[in-house]
Amino acid sequence: MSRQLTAKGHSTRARIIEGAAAVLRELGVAVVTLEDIMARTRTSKSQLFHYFPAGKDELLLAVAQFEADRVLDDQQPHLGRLDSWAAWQRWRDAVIERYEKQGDQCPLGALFFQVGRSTPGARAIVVELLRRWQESLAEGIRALQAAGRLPAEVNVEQRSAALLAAVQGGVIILQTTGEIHHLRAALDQALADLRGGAEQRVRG
Amino acid sequence: MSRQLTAKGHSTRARIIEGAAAVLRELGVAVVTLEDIMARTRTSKSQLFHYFPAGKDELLLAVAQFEADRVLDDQQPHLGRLDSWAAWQRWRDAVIERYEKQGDQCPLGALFFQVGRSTPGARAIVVELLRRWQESLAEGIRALQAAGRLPAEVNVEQRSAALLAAVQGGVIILQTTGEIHHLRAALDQALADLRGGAEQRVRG
DNA sequence: CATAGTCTGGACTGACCGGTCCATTCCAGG
DNA sequence: CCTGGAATGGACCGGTCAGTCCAGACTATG
Repeated sequence: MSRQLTAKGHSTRARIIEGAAAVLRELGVAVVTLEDIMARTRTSKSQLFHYFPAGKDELLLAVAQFEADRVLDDQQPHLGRLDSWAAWQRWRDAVIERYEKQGDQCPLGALFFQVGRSTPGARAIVVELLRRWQESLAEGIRALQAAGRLPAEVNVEQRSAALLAAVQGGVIILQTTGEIHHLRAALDQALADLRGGAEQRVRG
Repeated sequence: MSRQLTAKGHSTRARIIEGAAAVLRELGVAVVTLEDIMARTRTSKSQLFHYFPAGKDELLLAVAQFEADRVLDDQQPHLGRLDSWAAWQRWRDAVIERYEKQGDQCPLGALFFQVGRSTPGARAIVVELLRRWQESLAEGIRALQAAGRLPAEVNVEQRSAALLAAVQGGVIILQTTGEIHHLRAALDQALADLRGGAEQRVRG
């Protein structure tokens, strides 16, 4: 990281990250070169190394963080307010829509596979993202419990972990096959089971 | 593909694929070079191009097919005989064990990201793998129905799709975080829900 | 307006790596 | 045992690309 950045510097740095993210989504991390990023962001090589002294890896890591932040942001405000079945449904719709739009581009997953194994930082970004994601889901389940819509015996930890896995699995299948069907099935089934289990308990 | 392969030729070709698969699992597809594969398999560059005339991509594709075949094989015989709850549990154990052993190496996923977007063949391999995988799960659910352990109204298609997504999600989380917890939670929850829904129906 | 530090341009380099080529050895069939 | 095709070894090539370097422009601050 550079020591001193002027306002102009900050905006250039941000422009590089956003442009790099865009070109990464289009071309894929395996193919992308610094030249591609330079062309897209209208910067020179010396600028790239000025703002990311450690080179390509540091830049890719910054892009990974940028993309990771977007993942949860794109699910708001629904993800942060899962206190009714209707809210869960809205969240489900938001997830479907977001990934339907994104299609088979996997900015974060691809980034992870590229930088991942080598750089510990990349793994940390993804781990933190998943942790916060699951925590939001767990919070939502607890909110349902608090509202009396789910029995207290529901295993929040296992439910939220399974829910997160369902989403991840649906997404990865979308990205490999191009079909959103599995994501939809996984989400609908998981929510139906969550609700079904509740009704079963409530009635019994 | 070469025209004529002697017995020796076949064994060398197989040796290359297996060695390449091993070194790919260790180093990751983004880093691996032909030199690495040559060193591991004790072959020369001319051999690589003799057996895979189209070069690195063709070799990686062959490795992808090799790995894809292993995925389902490793779940047998359980995956092919899901006709009782005990059988499903044995399958679940086999999956957990297989991926626990594999850890955070993702031979197939990584391969897909490398060759995937560019080569249509790679996507076809993964699509076919997922299709057969889900079909086996659907078959298992139908077997439970036939045995009277699940009501006929169970949506086989959605259940099997969600089940596949659960496994995939658990695996991808294992590979990014190194923790097998989510895979376990996803499988256990999915099976519990499948069974729970059944009991609910049977009792009601 | 002086100047020091930031910002930008772009030529250059050096290493790496996929792929080619030719020479040599091996081996199966006649 | 001859011979043609398969199998192998390894030198060499050419392109690519991350990273370096220096020169010059811009700008904030005193």
